[in-house]
Amino acid sequence: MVLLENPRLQDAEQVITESIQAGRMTIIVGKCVVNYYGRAGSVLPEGERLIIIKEDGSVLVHQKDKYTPVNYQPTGCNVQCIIKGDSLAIMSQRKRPKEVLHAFFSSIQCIASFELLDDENITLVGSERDLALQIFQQPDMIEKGLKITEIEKAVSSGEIDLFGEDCEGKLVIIELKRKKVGLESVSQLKRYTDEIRGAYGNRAVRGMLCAPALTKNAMRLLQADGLEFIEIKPSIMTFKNGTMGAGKQ
Amino acid sequence: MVLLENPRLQDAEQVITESIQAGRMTIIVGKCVVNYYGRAGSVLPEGERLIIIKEDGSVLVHQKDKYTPVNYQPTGCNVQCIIKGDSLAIMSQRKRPKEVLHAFFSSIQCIASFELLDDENITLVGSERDLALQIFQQPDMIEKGLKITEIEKAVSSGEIDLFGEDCEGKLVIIELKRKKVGLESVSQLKRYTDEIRGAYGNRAVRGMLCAPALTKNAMRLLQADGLEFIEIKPSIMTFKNGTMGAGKQ
DNA sequence: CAATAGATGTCGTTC
DNA sequence: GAACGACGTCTATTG
Repeated sequence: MVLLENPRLQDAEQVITESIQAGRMTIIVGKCVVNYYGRAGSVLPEGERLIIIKEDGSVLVHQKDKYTPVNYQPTGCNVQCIIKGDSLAIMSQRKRPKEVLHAFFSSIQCIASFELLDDENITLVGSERDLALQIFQQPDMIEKGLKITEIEKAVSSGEIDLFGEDCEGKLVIIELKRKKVGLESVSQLKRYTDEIRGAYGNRAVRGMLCAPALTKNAMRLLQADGLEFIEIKPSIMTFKNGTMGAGKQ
Repeated sequence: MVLLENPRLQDAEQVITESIQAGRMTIIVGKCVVNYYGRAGSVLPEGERLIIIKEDGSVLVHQKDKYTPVNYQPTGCNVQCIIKGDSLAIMSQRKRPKEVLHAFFSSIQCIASFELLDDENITLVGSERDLALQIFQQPDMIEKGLKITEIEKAVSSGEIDLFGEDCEGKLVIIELKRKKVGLESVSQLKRYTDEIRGAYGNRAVRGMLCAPALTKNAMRLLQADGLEFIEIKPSIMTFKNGTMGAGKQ
């Protein structure tokens, strides 16, 4: 751990450069201008921000509020720190797509350089994938007699979440969502049913949108398209009395 | 600026609590377990991470790599810091939706508390909005004789990016994208053209997907649906010799 | 508050 | 690397 408070820019340059080269995480708090050019372009006039440089080359520029960084570079960038004139420049670039982010610090409140030992991965419960597996195990929760034969069935118009047939032998296409859905999901399901109807011309095809809820316009569109809405409870409900509480409480 | 290196948890508790209450940004680097429950649920076993607490209640838990925080709370949460047993707990909650994030620190490498003076907003160029305005000004860049009458025209199946008519009096619906598009955008355009055809039964309707490129399957679907692809250069190209370079270089 | 769609989306997965 | 879709997406905008 290296901590510097109100460092001179020359000292900052050395510490930051060492930190980057050592693959440590680097934090800079200070007054800066940030320019970006690549898929889009941006200018952020001078103000105080927090910048985080990670070992994988990702760079985050955070303002005082918001979840989202105001400027950033994603994983895989090359980051450098040099003195340019009377400011300290953090320059990050990537090749594909060609993108550059430049931050110019006129003053620095604080620098921290440290290593994060962490071999653990997050376990997340309640994703759409969990829901799909649950339905695959117990298709009766959707409809009695339903058989699921494929998960993530790849077709040319996309990937069908769940594919199978009902008790009458009609093909069933399920588009699954873990939260309230809008028009987009109806379109998605429509794409799949259209294609499958074309491919299995002789078979009846049912399209089911399985979600906790859907918007009014989405319901109208769904019905106009001859599709079905199946209300499902998000699987996280069953998690409530489950794994949560692991770790110290 | 308050900086603590390897603080005792009791000292950390006091500094963090003061920092949160004063509306300052708070950074904690240390070994922690993180649990989350809300729209989904997650458990992150013990490891070293960086946690950022912002004045608006947003909380970011960052691991050593990746652009994205491994755990978080968005804007508008209530954050508290207390000692629980032999660990220091950061607890963040929100009401709608009901969500909680708990981080339990067993040791802390460093704490920083500071204020970020920043009245500036980012100016971003090259968004879809910019492109839409450009086309609205010069519809000929899409097709000679094209007239755009509405931007973001709200219909029941969504919002049409650009709406107008061509030199032959056919209605034109444009779906605009700033980057290469896939199936989803074709579906989006199809939704709009279907609705407009229904609403203006006596008028010919053309659907145009304007984008730099589209995937092979998207092209097939587009053609099957009787829609058109118009290749456009992303407007950021024109920015290259423009505003970039503001600020110090 | 609901609805809708964009984002420098990022990320994982599969081909 | 391209394609496809999920994401605890978040965020802005509009009704």
